[in-house]
Amino acid sequence: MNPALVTLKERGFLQQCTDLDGLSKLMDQGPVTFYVGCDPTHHSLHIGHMVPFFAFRHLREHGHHGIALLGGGTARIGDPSGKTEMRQLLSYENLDSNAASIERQLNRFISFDGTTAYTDNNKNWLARLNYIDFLRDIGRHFSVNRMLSFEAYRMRMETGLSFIEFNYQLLQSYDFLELYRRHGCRLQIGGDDQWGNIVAGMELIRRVEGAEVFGLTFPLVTTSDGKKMGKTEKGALFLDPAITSPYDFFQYWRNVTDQDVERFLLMFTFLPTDECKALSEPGRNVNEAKERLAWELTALIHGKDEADKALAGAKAAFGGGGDRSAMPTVSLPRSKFDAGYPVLDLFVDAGLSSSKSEARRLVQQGGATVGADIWADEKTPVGSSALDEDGELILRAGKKRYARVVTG
RNA sequence: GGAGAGAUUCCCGAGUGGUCAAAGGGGGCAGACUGUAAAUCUGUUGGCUUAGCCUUCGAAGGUUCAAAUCCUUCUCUCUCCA
Repeated sequence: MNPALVTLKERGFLQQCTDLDGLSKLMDQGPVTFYVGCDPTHHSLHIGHMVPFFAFRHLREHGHHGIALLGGGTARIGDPSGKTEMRQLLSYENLDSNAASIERQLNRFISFDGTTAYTDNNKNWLARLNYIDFLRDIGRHFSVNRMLSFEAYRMRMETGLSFIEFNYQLLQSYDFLELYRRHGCRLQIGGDDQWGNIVAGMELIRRVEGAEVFGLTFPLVTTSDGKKMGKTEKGALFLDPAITSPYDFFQYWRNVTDQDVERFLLMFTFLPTDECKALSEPGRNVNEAKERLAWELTALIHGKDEADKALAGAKAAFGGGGDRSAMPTVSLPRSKFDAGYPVLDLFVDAGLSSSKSEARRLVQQGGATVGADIWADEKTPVGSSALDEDGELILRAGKKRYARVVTG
C-alpha cells in the first residue's frame, strides 16, 4: 500500500474507502490533490472538525496536495447528514465572517502555501448558480429513489426533511466536480457521516467527466464510553481560546479515559507511531501518556507557550509545585475581603459557580474549598485573613476546578 | 384548502383545576472509592434578600379563591385527505 495510506491506517484514520487499491496506485504515481470540506456554521471550529485536518497534514507530508474547502455556499443550506433537525439558517454576512475566522484557524494549523495546501470557497461557484441549468446539467444525474435509500435521508423521513436540505447532496457532489475541473482534485476525505455525499460526488464525476475519483472517510471519533469526543459540560471543545481556554482544553485531554489514550495520541498528535504506542504500553504510567497527549495537542492548537502554561497551571493545581501564576486566575477587589466576602458571591465571582444557588449547593455538599479549608458554612464570609502574604487565594470547586484569586 | 395530533424545566418524556418548581430517564454537578481515569454507589439538579419570595410548562388574552391543566385568539410542528 502507498506509504501515505499506510500512515493513515496505522494511525486509525481509515474508516471506508471507495477503492483503496485504486487510490493506492494513483498515489504511487505522484501527488494526488484531495479536498476536505468544512461548513462555516460557527465562527470557531471544534476538535471534532479537526480529524480530517490531521489527516490533511499527514497526506501533505507524504507529498500530496490538499484543498480546504470552505462551504460558504453549502452552509447557506445546511447539511442534514447525521442531524435530526433542520439547522438554523444563517445570514450571508454571518457565513462570510465565520468562513474568514475558520480560515484563520486552519491556516495556523495547516499553513497554506498556495501550492501544496490552499483553500477555496464553494460560494465562488454555488452562489451564482442558475437553477435551470443546474437541474439540466447536474440534477438529471441524481436518482431520487437512490437518494432516499441513503441513511442520512432515511433517518430524516421520520422527522421531516425540507427540500432545501434534500439538495445538499447535489451541491456537495457538484463541489467535488468543480474541484476536479478547477484543481484536478481526485480525492475527497471527510468524516464517515459524509460517506453518502462523497460517493454521490464520485458517481457524478464518473458520469459527467468519465473520470475515476476516490473517497475516503475517517471514523467519527467517540470516547470509549460511547460519548461524542470533545464534548464538555459546556459544549464542544472549541479551538477559539475565548470559548475554550487553553487550560480547559489541556485538562480535557489530560483526563481522557485510559482506553482512549493510544488512539488519541495517534490521531491527534504527530508523534511517531512507535512513540505513541510506547507511551501507552500497559506497563507504563498512563498519566504520563495523558500529560503528553494534552501537551502535544494543546501546543498544536494554541502554541507551545500556552501548552507550557497549561501544564504548569495543572501541576500547580493538582501536583503541588508548578507555577501558580499559570492557573486560571481572576482578580477581585481586596476591599471585599476586608469587608468579609460572602462565600457564595466569591465562588460566583471567581467563575466557579454560575449562580448563588449553585454555589450554595456546592458549599452544602462539601465541595467548596477556600485555601486549605473546606468551607462548610454558606453564611460565614471569607475575610482577608484567608489571603496569603501576596494577597492571593486558591479556591476549589469539587476536585477538579480551581481558581486562583488575586486581589488588587 | 379540509380533518386530526401536538408544543412541558439542559435533552427525552409524565402530568388534564389545588397535595406542581412539576414523576421517570438521560445529561450535569457534588460526595465516597481512586490515578486529575473508567466503572460503581449516594446525594443533588430554575432563581433569589432561602422557615419566605419571584419567574417557568409555545405566545397573548380570559374563566376561577386557585391553571401546565378549562375557554378564546395567534404562532409553529407533525399525520392523514384533496
